[in-house]
Amino acid sequence: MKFTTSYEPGEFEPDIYAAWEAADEFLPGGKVGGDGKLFDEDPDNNPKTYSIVMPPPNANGNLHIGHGLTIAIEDSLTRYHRLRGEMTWYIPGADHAGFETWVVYERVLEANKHTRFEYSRDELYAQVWDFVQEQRGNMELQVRALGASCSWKDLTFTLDENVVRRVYATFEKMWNDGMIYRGEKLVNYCTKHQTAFADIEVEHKEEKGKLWDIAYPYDGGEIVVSTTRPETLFGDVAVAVNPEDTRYKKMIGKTVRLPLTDRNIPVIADEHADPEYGTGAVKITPAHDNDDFEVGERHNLPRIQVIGFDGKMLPICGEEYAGLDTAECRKKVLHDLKEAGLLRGEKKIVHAVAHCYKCDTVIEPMLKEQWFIDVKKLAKIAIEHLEAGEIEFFPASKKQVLINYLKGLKDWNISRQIPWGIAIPMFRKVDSDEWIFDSRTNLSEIEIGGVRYVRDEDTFDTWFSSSHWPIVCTNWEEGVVNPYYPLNVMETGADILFAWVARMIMMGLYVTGEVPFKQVYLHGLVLDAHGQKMSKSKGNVINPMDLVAKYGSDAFRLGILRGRSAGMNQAFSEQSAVAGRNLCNKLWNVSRFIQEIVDNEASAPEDATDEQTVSSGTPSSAKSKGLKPVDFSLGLRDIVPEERSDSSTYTTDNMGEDWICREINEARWQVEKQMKNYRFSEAVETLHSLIWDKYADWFIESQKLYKNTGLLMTTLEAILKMLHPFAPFVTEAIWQNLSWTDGLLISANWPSDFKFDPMSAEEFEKLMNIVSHTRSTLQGLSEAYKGFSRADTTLLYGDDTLIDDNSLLVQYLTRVKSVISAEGEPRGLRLAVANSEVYLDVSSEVVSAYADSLEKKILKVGAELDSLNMRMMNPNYVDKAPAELVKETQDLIAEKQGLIERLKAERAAI
RNA sequence: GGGUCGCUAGCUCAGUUGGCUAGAGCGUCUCGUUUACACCGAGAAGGUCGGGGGUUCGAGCCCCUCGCGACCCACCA
Repeated sequence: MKFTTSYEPGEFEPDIYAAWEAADEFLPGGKVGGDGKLFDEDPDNNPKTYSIVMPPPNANGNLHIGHGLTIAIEDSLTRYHRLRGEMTWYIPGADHAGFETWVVYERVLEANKHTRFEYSRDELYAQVWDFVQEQRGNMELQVRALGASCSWKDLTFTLDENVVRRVYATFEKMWNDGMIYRGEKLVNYCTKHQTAFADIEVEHKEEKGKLWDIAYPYDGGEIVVSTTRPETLFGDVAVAVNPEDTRYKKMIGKTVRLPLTDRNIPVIADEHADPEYGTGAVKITPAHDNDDFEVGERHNLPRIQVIGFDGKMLPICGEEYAGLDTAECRKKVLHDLKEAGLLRGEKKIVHAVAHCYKCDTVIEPMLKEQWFIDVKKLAKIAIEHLEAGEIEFFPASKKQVLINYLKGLKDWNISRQIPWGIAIPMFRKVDSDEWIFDSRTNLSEIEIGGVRYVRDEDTFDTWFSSSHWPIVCTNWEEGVVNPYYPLNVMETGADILFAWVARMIMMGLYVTGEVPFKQVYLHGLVLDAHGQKMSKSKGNVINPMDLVAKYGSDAFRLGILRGRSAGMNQAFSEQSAVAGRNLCNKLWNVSRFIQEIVDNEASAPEDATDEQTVSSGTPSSAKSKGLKPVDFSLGLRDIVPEERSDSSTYTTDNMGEDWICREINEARWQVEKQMKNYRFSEAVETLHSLIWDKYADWFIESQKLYKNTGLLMTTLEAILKMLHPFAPFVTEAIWQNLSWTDGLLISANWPSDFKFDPMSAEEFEKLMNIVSHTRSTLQGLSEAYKGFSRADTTLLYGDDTLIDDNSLLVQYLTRVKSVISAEGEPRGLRLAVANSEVYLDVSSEVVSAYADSLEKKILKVGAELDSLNMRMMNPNYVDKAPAELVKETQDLIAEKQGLIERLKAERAAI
C-alpha cells in the first residue's frame, strides 16, 4: 500500500533527506559549488543567484528551538527560490564558539581535577580541538532532521584554514591602516574565567546596593566622599569635586589623608563630580572605574591596581587586606572605617552592575594591555551605507536602532585570554615593546634576522572572525567576480543585531567595499506557551527534536512559522505542531484520494467514465509505473529530471474546476507576495486555507461527482510545489508516491498560471453560498424542531438556472433528499440567500419552530442595512469617498433590502 | 537615564500606503460515520480592536495623551 490512511513522517523523512543529498540538489543549480568553481565566467550564462548563509550553530552543541526557527525560515526561503529556478546556495556552518566552548571544556577539566594553569596554551588548544571533534556531528544530524537543504560540501567551520587566512589578512590590513592599537585600558574582566570581554558581552543588571559616605581627613577638617565601592579606596589617587560647587571650592588643591593608609591624595576639580549626587565629592580610582579612568587621564593621575586578575586584593593594600576577595575586603574596610570613626553614613540605592553573561560573576573594570580596533572609521562607513538604504531590514525599525548603536560605538577590545580560538597573529620583540604582525601562529616564537619574537598568548574575540561570515562562506576573493556576494539575505536572531549583524556590515564593507547582504531578516525569541522566556531553570524548554520525533519535521516547521512575525518575541506551544501535523495528514489524504481516482481510471475501460469526466491528459507513465511503493534503497527513479514541466494537461469542464484554478492562481500570487515581504506566517496560512478550506472542502468534494483526472493531477502538483518550501518532507513523500510524477519535487519548477473561465468561477462561488446557507438553515431547523430530518427534506428552487444546472451537486453537498424545481409553486421556508430563489420544503410547523432564528436574522440584516443607509445619508461620504466605494455601498443596500423583505415575508407567513 | 516593540475572540497571533458586515489556528458548543482524512465532516457561539482626546466623509490602522507589559542600550560615584 503506497498511501497508508495517515501520514507517518518517521517512515519517510530520513530516506527522503538522503535522496536529496545524494542527488546533489542542495548545490546551486544542482551542479556547482564547493570546489571553488562557483559559476560560469560569462555572466550571461548564469541564471539568477540566491545565496543565504546559516548562522553557524555551536559545533559541539545541540540545536535549541531558536535554531529550529532559523532553519525553518532559511530553508523555506531557500526552497522557494530554488523552485523559482534560481541558482540557490544555502551554506551551512559550525561555530567553534570560542568562549562558550571554553566554558564547557573548563568544566570538563574541573571535573577531572585539573586546571587550565597546568597546560600551555598550545596544549589546551589541542585538547579542546579533540573534545570538539568528539562531540561534533550531533548538530549536523539535527540540521538534517529539520530538512535544511543546505550545501553540506561547503560547510564552513569557523576555525577552517580559509577562515583563519581571511581573518589574518583583514587584521594585517587593519594593522597597516593604523586601525589596530595595543593599549592599556580598563577592560571588562571576569575574574572567574580570567578573560576580558567586549562591552557587548557584558550583562547589566539592576541591583540593590549601598552608597557609603567616608570621611577623608586633612589638617583642620575633612572631606566626605560617597562611594559604592569602599574596598577600592587603596587605589584612590584623588578626590574630585565639581569646580562650581561652592561647598568645596576652597578645598581644591588641598591634600587629604587616604583612610586606612599612610598616603595623601589631592583634591581636584572635575566636572565628573555631580554636586547633586551623594555628598558631591567623589574618590578617584582610575585603575578600577571607567569614569575615574577618564578623570585620571584628564588630570594626569597615576593608576594603582589593587585588585588582582584572580579577583583577590593585591599586596599593595597592606597585609591585613591582601589576598581577600573583594566582598570580604569591602566588609573589613567598612568595619575598620567605622572603628576609626570615618564612616559617616550609608544609603540604600539601586544601580546597574555588570555581570559575566556566562557565570554571573561581577565584571571588574581592570587595567590591561589589549588589542583594540579603532572603530570610528568602520562605523562611519557602515552608517553611510545604511543611511543610503543599501540594506533593507525586516522589521524596518531595526535599521535606525542599528545606526544609533553604531553612532555611539566605542573601540572594540578583540583580545581574549582563552586558548580556544584563533590566535592573534602578533609577536613581541623579546625585551621590548615592539610588536610585529606575523601569521605563523603555530609557532610560539619566531626569529627574524637574528631577532627573537614571542607570540601574543591571546586569541581573537569570536565576533572578530564571525564578522567575516558572508565573506568566507561565499569564498569571496578580491578581483574575482562572485555572484553570491553580497548575500541576498542575512537571517538571524534580533538579539545579535549589534554583536554580529553590525560587525558583519562593518567588516564586509572594509574588506570588500560592498555591504555583505542586501536584506536582513531578524527573528525574535521563541517564548513558551505563556509568553515566558524558555530557560532550564524554569523547566519550560521545548526541544525541537522532540517535536520532530513526535509530529514530524514538517509539522514542526509549519507550527513554528505560524503566528510569528519579524523581530517579535512570540509564544510557541506543542499545539502549533499538532496543527501542522494535521495539515500534512490532510494533504496526504487528498493525494491518496486523487491517486485512487487515477488508478481507477487507468484500470477502467474508456467508456466507463462519465460524459462530464473529460480527462485530457492521463499520461502513459501512470500506467507503466504501476503501483509499487517507492523503494528508496534502490535509489530514486529519474533522479536527474530531463524536463521540468507539468506532467499533465487539463481542461476545465465545470464551474468548480474554473473556481479552483482561480483560487490556486490567487493563492500562488499571495504566497509570492508574502515571501517577498518575509511574511512566512501569512504564506503558511494562505496555503493552509487553499489546501483545506478550498481544495479539500469544495473542489475535492465536487470532484466526487465530476471527475476531471487531468485537472486533479495538475492542481495537486501545483499545491505540492507551493507547500514544499514549508513542508518539504511530506510533499516530497507524496510526490514520490504518486504514480505519474517525475524526478524530485525539490528540483521541480514553481507552478505557472492556470487558465480558467472567470464567469464560471464566479458562478461557483454563488453556488457555494447557496450550499452554505442551506446547510446552516438545515442545522438551525434540526436544532429548533425535534424530529426534523434533513434526509427527508427536499430543496426547491424557483427560476434559477444555476441550481437547475447543478442540482446533483447541490444535493450531494447539502445531503438533502432531493433538489427539484418548484415549478412555480414555492412552499416551505425560503432561504435568505441574495439573488437566488431557494426553499426548503418543510411544514409550517417546522417553520414556526424556526421563528426565533428568523427573527434574529431579520434583526441582524436590519442592523447592517441601517449602518449602510446611514453612510449613504451622509452627503460628505457620497461627495468625497471614491465613486467605486459609493457604488459598492449602493449595491449592498439593494441586496440587503431584498433580503430583509424576503425574511419579513417569511415571518408573516408563519 | 535613553530607546525599541507590543496591548485585537478563552489562548496564541494576522490585519502592508485609513474604505467591507474586524480574520486565522487552537479551544468551546451542537449535529454527523458520506468514494480520502476522527490527525475527520457540517454548523454555531464568542471582540465597544488597553483608556481618553484629536484629524477625517470614514480610524484597529494616522496624531496627542495616559495606563500596562516585554526587550535593548547606558560608566552615574
